[in-house]
Amino acid sequence: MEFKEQQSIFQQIAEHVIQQILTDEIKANDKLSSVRETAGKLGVNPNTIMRAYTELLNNNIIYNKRGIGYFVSESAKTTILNKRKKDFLTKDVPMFIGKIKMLNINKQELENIIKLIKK
Amino acid sequence: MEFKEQQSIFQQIAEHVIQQILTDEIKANDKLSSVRETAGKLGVNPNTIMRAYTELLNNNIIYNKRGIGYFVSESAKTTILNKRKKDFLTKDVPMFIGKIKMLNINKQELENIIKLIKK
Amino acid sequence: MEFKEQQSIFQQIAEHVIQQILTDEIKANDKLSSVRETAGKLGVNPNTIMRAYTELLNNNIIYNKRGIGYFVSESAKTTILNKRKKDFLTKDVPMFIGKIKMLNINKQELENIIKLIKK
Amino acid sequence: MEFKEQQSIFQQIAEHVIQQILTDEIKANDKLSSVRETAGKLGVNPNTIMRAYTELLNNNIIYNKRGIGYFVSESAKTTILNKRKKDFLTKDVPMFIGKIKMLNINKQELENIIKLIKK
DNA sequence: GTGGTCTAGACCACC
DNA sequence: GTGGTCTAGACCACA
Repeated sequence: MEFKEQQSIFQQIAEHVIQQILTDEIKANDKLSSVRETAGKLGVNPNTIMRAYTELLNNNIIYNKRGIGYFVSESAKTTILNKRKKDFLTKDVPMFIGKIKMLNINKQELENIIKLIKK
Repeated sequence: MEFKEQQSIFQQIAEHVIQQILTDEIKANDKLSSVRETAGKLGVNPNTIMRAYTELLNNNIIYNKRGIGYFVSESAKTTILNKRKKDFLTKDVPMFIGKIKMLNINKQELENIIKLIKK
Repeated sequence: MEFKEQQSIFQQIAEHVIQQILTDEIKANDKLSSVRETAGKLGVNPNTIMRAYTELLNNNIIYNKRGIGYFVSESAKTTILNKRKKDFLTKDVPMFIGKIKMLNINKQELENIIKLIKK
Repeated sequence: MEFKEQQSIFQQIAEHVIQQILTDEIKANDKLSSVRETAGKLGVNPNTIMRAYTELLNNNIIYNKRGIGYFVSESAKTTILNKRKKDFLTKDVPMFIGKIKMLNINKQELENIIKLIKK
């Protein structure tokens, strides 16, 4: 796994777990790979993994069994999708529309974009 | 002027200048308010203004007359719009479409969004 | 049996035994279910049961017959109740009063709480 | 400042800040002492302070100005008190009553406790 | 100066 | 074995 410069590593790791959940690579009640193991595999400090997992824990995407490990929450997928959808409708859509207006996108271009969207 | 937390202040200031150019509040060869004055008005460290102006300078949106001040470039508006349009088509549109697919936005929702876009 | 996250499992198991003693589900000189059996039943590591029983042993709530098992002490119930009562009066009551003051619980609310207590 | 063994240091530091807010030692929009300064003063690693402050940030008790520092939120005090009061009524009160019943506190003792509460 | 992130490595409680 | 906390020290972006 390679990391982008623009985002912190722990966020990218958290995001990666989320993607795995969304694509069913890991499912409800599956165990995440342990902090140390993940750290070794990604060539990253265990603290960094801890921070990523803590982030997911705070958002109820994973839970914790003492001395055993982290597990995907039953409701992880819906929790994630609900948040994403809300963000999309309240942030992305208005921003997208704002840009179209600001950039004076003409009719023809607009139609092309909408075609792409509908595909 | 109030600042959002998610973006650095100097970027927000640069963005603000760009918006003023796009809306013709300030036009080609107009002088920007001085670093010190702007800093005082916004309650911000002069270094921060400097950095915003440097950013604009590097993108050829403003130019500098030594000892006099910063001025809006002749080509500022087209420079900005070209870059924005390119970014919009190559980044925003694909990302927008990607999110629609990922979130399983259904037909009805999609139509509503497109209506908003067409307005 | 389900476990809370905030307290260690061995403590919850020990507490569970104590509750059984207090409610006379198990009485003086009754045999506790064996470490292995309990572990299997609760889906927990035998070490964890061991630790819970050791905890109870140290507090003279249970005793041990080598090769036979663990048994409820003659004085278990009174031992427990004495300790609990002392803790309640010296810790819980002062803390409860402290919180009432800190939170500015008003007269009406206070009366409601006292009604609940007296029931 | 001395730390107890039973609770993590970063939580005790966060709690200390909360106490300072509740007692008006620090008020809305006051700046907290910087991460490094606090770390030095308490003889603790800066990371530990960071973690305490991050905790408070997540609970909207403090906010953040880029490059400047952490500040007490306008609503910090009410946020804290609301949470505490809710916790008190939903957790402490039921537990307190539960203990009274479990311990067979007699009438006389109960009256004494209520007297203390009413003071 | 400020916070934010990360590493390396330690020690602890718990399972 | 697992996670949880902490230290010491580094480097970065930002004001």
